[in-house]
Order: sequence, then structure tokens, then C-alpha cells
Amino acid sequence: MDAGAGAWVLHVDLDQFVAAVEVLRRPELVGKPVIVGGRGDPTERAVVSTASYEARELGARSGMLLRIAARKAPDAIILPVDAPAYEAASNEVMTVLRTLEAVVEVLGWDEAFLGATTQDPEGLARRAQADVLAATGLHCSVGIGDNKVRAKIATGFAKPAGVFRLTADTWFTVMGDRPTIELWGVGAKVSRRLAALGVRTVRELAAAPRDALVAEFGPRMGVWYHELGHGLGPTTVDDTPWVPRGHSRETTYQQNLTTAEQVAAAVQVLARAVADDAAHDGRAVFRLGLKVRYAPFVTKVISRKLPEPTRDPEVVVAAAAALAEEIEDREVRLLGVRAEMVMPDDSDPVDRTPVRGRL
DNA sequence: TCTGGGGTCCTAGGACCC
DNA sequence: TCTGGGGTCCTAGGACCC
Repeated sequence: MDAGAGAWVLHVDLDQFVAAVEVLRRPELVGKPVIVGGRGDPTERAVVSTASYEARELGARSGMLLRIAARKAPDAIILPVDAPAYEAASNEVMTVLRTLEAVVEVLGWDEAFLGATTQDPEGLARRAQADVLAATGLHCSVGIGDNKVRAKIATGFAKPAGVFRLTADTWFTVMGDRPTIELWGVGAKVSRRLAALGVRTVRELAAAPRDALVAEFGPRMGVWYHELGHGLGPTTVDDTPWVPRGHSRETTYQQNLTTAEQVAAAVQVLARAVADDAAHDGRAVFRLGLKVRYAPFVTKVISRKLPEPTRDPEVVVAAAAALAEEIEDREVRLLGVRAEMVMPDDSDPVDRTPVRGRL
């Protein structure tokens, strides 16, 4: 799906998705503050995955420590994360979207781009919302744009359960005076570095010399931020199924690990899970990474390319054990194992497709 | 705000080669 | 042998997103 006359990108985003799925199967929770995170126990080391709008009104936010959220919203119902349930609900939603006259590119559990040629993108958006609601009971917001960046940003203005259009014509009116951090892909660090260059708003970013951005951020990111300032972005919506580059498992331990034996045993558990994930995909592993977060909060990643790609879980587990030998003799609060996988039909596993693949 | 888990991509520096 | 320049691979680290 490409841009052209009447070509639109729609960004569909489910509202408070995780909390909404939980409320759907527990109707008694409708209208109540609901917080989903960790194992549902606010005394544990865990953070909020999603807070319902009612919980947000009390100050609960995703990413917040569960303990803090529980203190702010003492009457909230706190539930454990149930990934399989969300994945099932997500699949239902995507199935509905695929019945529309549009190309569907899935972005994650709760998001998709639609590419469509239509004279009435708002009509298509309302249709998507109505069909998803009827089939699943879930509400979504829809951003309409002339590219993916504008569609994605438009969704923020559509929430909750609305539709908003953002195009080249309205870009600077809507976004020009807003801080750069509101752009998709600009976070706290980059917005701060931009501010140091005297760039605070989207309009200022658009006006900044491209060379200056390249000098500060490098050839790809510099160019990318420059385009972002103008609201420019890809227009192609691609329904090719996403091929995962890797799998990882990590655990923050409720009590820090203190002995080499504990660490070795924990690494084995994680490596086994990752090896099984890769085997389940039928993919060979060519690189293994071991993430260690020491107490208090210093994170290191040790990674090694394997002598040759392997499909043998035992080889992956052994390679992880070898990496674990390099862990320092300090208290460990988190361990993680990541496997990078050979791309199917790719003779060169490290050849990366350029230009920001997910966009 | 003592800071989860699963991902993706970019940059930079050193090693090594010609 | 006081010493270039370009390319590629590997690893570490950083940033961002949901």
C-alpha cells in the first residue's frame, strides 16, 4: 500500500488494552480502577503494565512501581499479567481489521497500521472501531495520516475512542509549538540533547540545519530527526508477517542472588527458555547475550557470536553457561539471556536491512 | 518513582585485512 | 620502518517503543 491520490495510513490503537481485556472477562470490574502488573502483588519488585482510565485518574501510570501505584490507588484491583490472554485478544482484533478494505501491518499487541485508498478515511476509521467493538468488546482510537508518523501521532489526539486526522497541511498548526519529546521516536535523552542545541519545539527541529543534527546524532538518526520535525515518514504499509530477530528472557529476582551457584542455576533456566523459543520458531541461533544487573543498579551485557549457528538447545545452554563465567562476584538483581537468530534464507546473519525496519 | 520484560535499531571503537 | 586509508567484523553501550 503506497501513498498516492486518496491513499491514507490509519493507525489503530486499542484503548487501555491490557486493562480492557481483564475487565472484559470480569464484568464486575467495569468502572473500577484496575492495575495490571507483575504477578499482581504490590509487595514484589514489579511495575505497572497498564492502568485503567479510572486508575490513571488516581495517579497510577504504566511503568510505575506497583507498590507506588497501589499506594496512590488503594482501592484499585491489582491483577497479574496474563500474556496469553492478551495475545489471544490481539489476534481477534487483527482478524477483524483484516476484513476491512485495507492492508494491515501489525505493530504489537495493541496497534496496527492500515493502508487504504479511500475518499473517506474517517468512514473507514469509524468502521474499524465499530467492527472491533462488535466482535471483541474492545474500544480503539484511530489516527489518520498521510504517512505513518503523522497517523501514529494523530492517535494521541484521538484517544479515547476517537478519530483524528493529521496531514502535511495541519502538521505545524497541530505540532509546531509542542516539545520535541512528543514526537514518536524522540525520548527524554534526545529531547535533552536537542534542547542543548537550542531546539525545543517541533517547529524549531524542522528549522534546525540538517547538518547540525547529523553532526550530533550520526548519519541515520540525524537525518531521521530532521524529517521527524517536518512530520515526514514512511508511507508504505506492509502486511508481510514480522520475522523476529531474536528472543530474550530476563528476570528481576525478588531477592538478589548472592552465590555463583545461584547465578549459574538461574542462567540455565533462562537459557533453556530462550533456546526453546528459538527451537519453537525453527530458527538457528548465531549470537548469545547475557545481561546482568548488579546491585544496586548497574547493568552490563556480555555477548558472543557462536562459533557457528546452532539449532541445538544444549549448545545454547552451554554457551550461556560459558558467558556466565564472566559475571563478577557481586550481588545480582537481574539476569537476562538473549538469542539472536539467523534470518530465514539469509546467508549473512548480520546483514541488517537498513532504514528503520519497523517503520 | 530504588527503577519490569520483550523487543528493535543505531553508533562507536578496536581488531584485522589489504 | 614513528606509520596512510578504506572496508568489514565484532562487541559494548545507548536510545526508544509498547
